[in-house]
Amino acid sequence: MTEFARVPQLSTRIATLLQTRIEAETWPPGTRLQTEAQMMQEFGVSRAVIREAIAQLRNAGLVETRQGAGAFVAAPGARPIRLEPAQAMDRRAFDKLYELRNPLEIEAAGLAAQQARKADLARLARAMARFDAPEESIEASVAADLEFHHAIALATQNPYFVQVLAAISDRIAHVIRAARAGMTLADLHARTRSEHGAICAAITARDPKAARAAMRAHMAGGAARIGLRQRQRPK
Amino acid sequence: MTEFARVPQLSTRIATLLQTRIEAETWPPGTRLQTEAQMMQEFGVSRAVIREAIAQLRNAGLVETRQGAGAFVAAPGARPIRLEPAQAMDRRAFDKLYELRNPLEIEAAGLAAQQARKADLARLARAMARFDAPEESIEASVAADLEFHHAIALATQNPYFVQVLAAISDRIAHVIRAARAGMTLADLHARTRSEHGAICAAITARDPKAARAAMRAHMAGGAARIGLRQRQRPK
DNA sequence: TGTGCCAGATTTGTCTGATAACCTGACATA
DNA sequence: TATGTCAGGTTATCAGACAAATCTGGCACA
Repeated sequence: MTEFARVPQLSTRIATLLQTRIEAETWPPGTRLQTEAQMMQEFGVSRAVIREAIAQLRNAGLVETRQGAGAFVAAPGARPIRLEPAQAMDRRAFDKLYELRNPLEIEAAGLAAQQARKADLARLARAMARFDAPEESIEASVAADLEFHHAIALATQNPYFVQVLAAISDRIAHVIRAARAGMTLADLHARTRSEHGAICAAITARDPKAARAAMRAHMAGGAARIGLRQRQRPK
Repeated sequence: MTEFARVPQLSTRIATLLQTRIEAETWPPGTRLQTEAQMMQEFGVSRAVIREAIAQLRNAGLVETRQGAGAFVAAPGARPIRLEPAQAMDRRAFDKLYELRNPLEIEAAGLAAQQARKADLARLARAMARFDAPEESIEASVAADLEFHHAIALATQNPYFVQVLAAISDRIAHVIRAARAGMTLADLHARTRSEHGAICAAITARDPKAARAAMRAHMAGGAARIGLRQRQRPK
């Protein structure tokens, strides 16, 4: 359990070094960087380390490698957006993540009301239908909840909303599951169903303002139920 | 120019295979997976390929490796959130990204008004001060613009807002630069200064509602200037 | 019985050398 | 000019080895 000054791997150190060098020298996209052999000589390490360092940059989307050609600086647009995780998903990190999710869910509801196509509305209706039967477990309840929100994200026609919200849901799902463990299922089920129903109705009616308001209420309610100290919003 | 069925690297294929296996079998975090030697035998490839595949999973945050111990499934909270890029940052992708940025900037302004500390307000004031002198180049203008928005993100006290907004800005900055190339600098400068001033004043006055409204106007104005067909929002 | 320590086995990190697949540019040829 | 060929350079993969960190079991000792 030696958790002292943890020295990063050799390859990681070289990768960060290369990264700062790439960003600092502002090589235009497409620029070829040194060959592996040159880097071996420059840093005095074996090829395995160099290759692993370059692999890290490639996974981060900073460079692209082509066999026989070399490694090239990638276009900024080709780089994935990456949010480093909090050290631990503790209560504080959860709050912050929920704070980020809040405006996105609200905007997604509004966009969905404006952009949804027939197939999207059908998917939303299907997700709603899962609440007609009484829910039998926390697991199923949370799953149905996530499916509903995912359907809204899809209806925005914006893949970024889909990805961000899916990633956030993935992180906070188990916390929500844990928080709901002590609740009476029937009450939760009824409340969720009613709030989701309002959102669904507004989207189907293509009323963005109502959709945003309904989602805002839903998110605030959910936060309160989990025990989040939600800051008061100005009406 | 052989752009036919581009076969992914061996290591990538094995990495995705392992990933689906990890996610499907739902091994709890901390579970140790096979040793490199076992994988070599199972897949019939060299150790280099296995190591590179595992490196990909490690970079994606799915597993963690410890020398002498093995590779372990990482906790979901430890995984970075990752948004895969659009194939190309064309006009359509830009629109969608701007659509994502919109509610985040607005909410960030509101949160900043509630959460900003003295140092944050000072940084905001410094960013505003850069607009006092007449701007001499598009480059400097855009840089000052980004600095201002970054100061707001920092004032939210929420690292997720900081990261997401920084990443988005990074992607759309060069498009904005290009769009502003044809504008008269003086007009743009005056308009930006005035809008930023309103936002800054609202945050400093700790008025979240006004801050949101000012940022909403600023974002809409920017979108219009770039030529985005902004959808009409319900008041 | 319980605890601390040590030696050996196991596993990942790094090194070295070699071969295969691939790309690029130059050159000869028609 | 256009095209095919070839040589050299570069990355991808393979194979084998040693170093360093970790785990495991047994043993001495209190």
